[in-house]
Amino acid sequence: MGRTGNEDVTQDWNTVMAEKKSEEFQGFGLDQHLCFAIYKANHAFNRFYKPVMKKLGVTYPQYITLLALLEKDHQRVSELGERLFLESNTLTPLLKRLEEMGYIARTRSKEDERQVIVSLTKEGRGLSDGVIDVQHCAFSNLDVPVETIRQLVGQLNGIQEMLTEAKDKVSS
Amino acid sequence: MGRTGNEDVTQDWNTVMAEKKSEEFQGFGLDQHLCFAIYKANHAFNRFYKPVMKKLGVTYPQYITLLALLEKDHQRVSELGERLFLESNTLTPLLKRLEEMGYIARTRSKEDERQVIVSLTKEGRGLSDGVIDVQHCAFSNLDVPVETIRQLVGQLNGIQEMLTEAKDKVSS
DNA sequence: CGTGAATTAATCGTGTGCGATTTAGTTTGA
DNA sequence: TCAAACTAAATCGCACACGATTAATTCACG
Repeated sequence: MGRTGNEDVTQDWNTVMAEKKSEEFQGFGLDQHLCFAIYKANHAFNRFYKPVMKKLGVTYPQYITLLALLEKDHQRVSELGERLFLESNTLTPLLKRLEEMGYIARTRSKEDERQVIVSLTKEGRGLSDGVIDVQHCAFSNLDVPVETIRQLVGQLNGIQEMLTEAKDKVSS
Repeated sequence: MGRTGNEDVTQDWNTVMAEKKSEEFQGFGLDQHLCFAIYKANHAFNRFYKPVMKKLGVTYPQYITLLALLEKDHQRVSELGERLFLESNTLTPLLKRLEEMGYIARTRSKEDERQVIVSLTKEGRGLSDGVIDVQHCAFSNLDVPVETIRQLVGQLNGIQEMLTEAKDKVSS
């Protein structure tokens, strides 16, 4: 990731902030916050996907979870959680719902009875076609070149990593 | 936003998808989904801001709400909701909590008793310094040029708008 | 061996987020 | 004028999200 230009950049920011502070919040709008842009985009995806996924009978987080399982089956709860940035307090009830719907199976590991292995059922694996349709539907409405999407994904992942690192650093 | 190259782009996508479908989900990972990148970045901001905002005693959505009020005071609930993409079912309890904390006041409009006007208290207005500190803290950990952030915000807003439009179109 | 530390899920409480409905207040029109 | 249509906010039920705790199992070290 490198430290290229960090000092200059925060210098700029400090200058900007000093100005803002003196002009009583003028022009310091919500719309200039990266966090708000991400918050909005996330909402928009959520709301856009919702009707599409009602056909599959799953929610957005359940959909993401199934994607993770289609990518790699037979994961432990904690393994899934690492991938999805969620913990057992969120995943356990979510997985129980997916189990009730018949998309996944939850079984205790034989080697270590503490671990719960999450696996797709035949019906769960059958979702991959529907998932691809969902993706197609989203993308065909986006009117953005594939390359731009790829680039955007890269930048967002970079920011996510920096924030995660920074949090770990700060909390020490 | 223009229609530039939409046909070519979806053509590309269809080609890609046809390939994917035949290669049993190989390489079609979570990490290539824009929605997942946004989901992760949003989580990261959430988690990053949480400890910082505990000092202010507010949650992330409450913080966003206060930002909207610092930008424009004395908004109706529905007005705030439009700005934040939330409705009264979410905002009402959130605002009641902010009211209990003493940051805002909720008063029925004299002209139209149906409307509730949300205003910052003196203590609420006093948060703007803390808010700026939060921003500074986030940014100084990001190591990304201001210009890149601005560009990213623009792209995300564009995508959000397209998704919102598309949803409205589809649901008709 | 055996007991305390560590690990893994599950559970609990609070706070969003949202579809659907309800309540209260306003406008409209026969 | 006054009931029906409309509007704004509140309420309800369910599903995340997460900090904190708990229960069950395994590991590590004396």
